Amino acid sequence: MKYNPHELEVKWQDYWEKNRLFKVVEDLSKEKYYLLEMFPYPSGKIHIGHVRNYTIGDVVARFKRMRGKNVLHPMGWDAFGMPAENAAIENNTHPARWTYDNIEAMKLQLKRMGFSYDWDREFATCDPEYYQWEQLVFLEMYEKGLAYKKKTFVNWCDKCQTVLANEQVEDGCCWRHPDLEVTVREMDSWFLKITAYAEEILEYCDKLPGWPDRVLTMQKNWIGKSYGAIIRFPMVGSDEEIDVFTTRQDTVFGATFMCLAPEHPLVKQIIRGLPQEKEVLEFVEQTLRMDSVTRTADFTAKEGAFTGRYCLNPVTGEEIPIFVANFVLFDYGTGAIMAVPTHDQRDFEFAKKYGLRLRVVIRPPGGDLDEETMSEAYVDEGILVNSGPFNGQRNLEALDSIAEYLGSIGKGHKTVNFRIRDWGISRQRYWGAPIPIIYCDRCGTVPVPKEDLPVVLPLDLQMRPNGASPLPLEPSFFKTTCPRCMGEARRETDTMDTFVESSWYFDRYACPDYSEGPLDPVRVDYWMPVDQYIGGIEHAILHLLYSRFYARVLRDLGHHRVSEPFTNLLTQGMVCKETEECPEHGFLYPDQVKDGKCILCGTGIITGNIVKMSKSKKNVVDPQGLIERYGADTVRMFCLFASPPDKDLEWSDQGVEGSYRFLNRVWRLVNTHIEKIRGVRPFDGKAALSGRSRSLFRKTHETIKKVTEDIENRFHFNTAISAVMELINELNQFLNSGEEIDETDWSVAREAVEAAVILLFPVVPHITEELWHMLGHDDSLLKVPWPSHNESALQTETRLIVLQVNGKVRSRIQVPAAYGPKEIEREALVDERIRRFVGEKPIKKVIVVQNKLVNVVV
RNA sequence: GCGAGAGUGGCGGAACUGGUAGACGCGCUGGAUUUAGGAUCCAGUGGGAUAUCCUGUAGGGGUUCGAGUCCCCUCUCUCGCACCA
Repeated sequence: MKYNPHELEVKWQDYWEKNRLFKVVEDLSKEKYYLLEMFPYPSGKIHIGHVRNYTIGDVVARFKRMRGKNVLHPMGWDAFGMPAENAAIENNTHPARWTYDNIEAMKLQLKRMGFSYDWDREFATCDPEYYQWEQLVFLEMYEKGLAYKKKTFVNWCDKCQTVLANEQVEDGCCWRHPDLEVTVREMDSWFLKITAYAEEILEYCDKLPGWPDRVLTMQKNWIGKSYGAIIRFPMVGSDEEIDVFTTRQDTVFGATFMCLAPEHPLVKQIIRGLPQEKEVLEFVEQTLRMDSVTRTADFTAKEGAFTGRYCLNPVTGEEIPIFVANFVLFDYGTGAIMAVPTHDQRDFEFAKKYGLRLRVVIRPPGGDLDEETMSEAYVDEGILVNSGPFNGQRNLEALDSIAEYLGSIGKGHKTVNFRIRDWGISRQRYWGAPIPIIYCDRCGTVPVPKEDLPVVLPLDLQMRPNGASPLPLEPSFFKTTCPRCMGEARRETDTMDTFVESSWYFDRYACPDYSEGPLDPVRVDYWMPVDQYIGGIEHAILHLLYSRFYARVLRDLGHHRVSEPFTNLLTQGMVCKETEECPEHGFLYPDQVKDGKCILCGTGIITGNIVKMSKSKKNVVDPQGLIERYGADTVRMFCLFASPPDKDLEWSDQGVEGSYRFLNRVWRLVNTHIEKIRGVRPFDGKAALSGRSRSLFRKTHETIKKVTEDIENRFHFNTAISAVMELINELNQFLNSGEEIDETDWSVAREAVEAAVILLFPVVPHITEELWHMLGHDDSLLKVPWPSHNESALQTETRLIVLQVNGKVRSRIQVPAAYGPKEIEREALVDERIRRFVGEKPIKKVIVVQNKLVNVVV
């Protein structure tokens, strides 16, 4: 019988679905295991990255199930977002229609891959039944001051026509549009107070041993905690004081000027009416107009403008000029710095450019510095000089006492500063969850009463061709009455960042039908936290940081009890492929290349680097086509076999072919011998074996051990698969050698076949179900417990000992397993080849490693 | 610039705590089968000389009886951060 993947895969998918084998309910008698893969945006088609991600997850889910765990393995849709709006405009349809159609299509594809999801828990984040709870939580956060509105400088992406959070800006560009730099706008925006949890989120980074270090490092850097001081500089000619943040209060005696960020609100205030006013304003405007890449680039010179005002250095009492400077970040610290040109390279360059004073306050140990001749700032450790009472101290040791001194004179205090900013969630978009707020001319900002939730996103709107949200132009949506005074009022027309939805969807999977509140405490308590989370590294900061924040918010609002949502995190590598480029037609899809030539013009193509598959480079393979050609099992197997999950996977058509051949080999092996195998029971390990069957028996149990360990401890599916390949190879030799096979041999063979089928099941569930059935079993492999190896099967009568002379392998001998070190050494020294290599040289030392090797040192 | 990770055949990758380097797969070579091709099966496959060795895990040095694995230096690549005061 020929291996027909298509037919048998669909058959088993129907079987699983009809028998509801992936359905899971809470069961206190079993240990729970919550396995989650990052849910997809419903773009309409699964891509190969999804296939890899979800295959890895499916193997673990099926494996854990067979290991007796109660496995929650859900799937749903991250369904709000821009692409739906764009597609709707392009195709003259509606984002909702487009989204739900896409969900249908992708769901079919996921089912065709044979993934073991409990589809009863499915939801889309654009369902009002989902986002109504998000709105409720927003109101609860508003009550606690964790959600607030402020007018501030925000990142604006022109293509998205919306504001972005800091986390969504990469290299100064929108994370969705790497070619378009974001611009700065001053706008009213809603923020979630992630800074209130910065300390806890940071601290817990060290309590997540199941996370990759690099993700934690990235999060730590993003949070950016630093220890320093706030120092107050009194203004000359007014009662105002300017606060600066510094980590280098040891250099305060050397602060000879001050710089403000161009956005700093004090700037406009202090220059009012001065001759410098116009020039400074021009400089500010010019700087703010610059895109952030240019503004913060290395090669951008440090520039500024003198405000005409002075303040007092609080420790020297000296008047120092106040500048506005392009390199000072409004976002960090207080948006103002004390400049110490002698000990900070940026300040040094600035001082040189504008001819400002320098004063050395740290000298190198055993050396000296001269303001006149120094050509760069001295940033290393040293001894304090020109620093009043602190002269002679080591600078780092004086950090605390200088901070205390500042406190004693009322001019500062020690502090901790974070780089992370609050999460801006306002989006000027249509296809998102409405922010449940009403603005009333009399009552101001009024939250929508909880009983009026949800604020439903109206679906009967016409998309606007320019891409802007229709909500602010839609009276039926924004016109409302104020809940307080019942007067005319206007709804908030911004929607929430879609990362809000993805910050708690995993909680909702535990109780998708709960209608009393966002989360059912009982069921969430059973399932959360997620035991294993699997997804792309690209969310190292964005989604994973927001989710850690949101978990704490939900905890403190009393919705659940966990702090960390994901106990273990696996970040899978990208799927890569070489690009193919025609000099005439640019990048080509794989099917536009034939025999190394462009099918459009026949020109020879240029093969490019192996890079992440992307539509823009056209180096993509379509999973649908692969499924049609080879079946889902082959695709699943190749995704796992080509490399370990955390590394990048290089796509290879020949590699796929190899996986397909292997499945065919397994298929043929069972089919060829099915009559004989069905006639015996699997070997029970009781009778004594010898020779070939003993060896096959051992191999079977070695394989069980290896595959179990590889999946359980390391997620190394590639080596697990190769171990089963070895078993299949040995089995093939065993059955096809031409030697006689007796009844016992057949039963050993049957045990080996069944082991291979079971061990392969999580990887290639369809073909193995079929083979299992052919072997005479009625039940699904899903109900078969994972095998454990037989320790006595692993034992050998003899051991291979490697013999070395001076560390080089010279011979190998078999010795009885019972031999101790003395006997092994004796055998080694009489070995003919060893004697030849030792020759007449005196033996200095013999090292015996039990069961492994002997090294003779001469 | 700072931080993290990596560098192993023609290719993807094995080698888990220092102990046979190259498992498994792809590709390639030879053979069998076949009208032919494909598929399948058997044998071989790091390099160099050759019937017994030499050499080999980016390069150099070190520790050790023994190093792909540990330590130091250099190079290359990938990723992250990058005027953070």
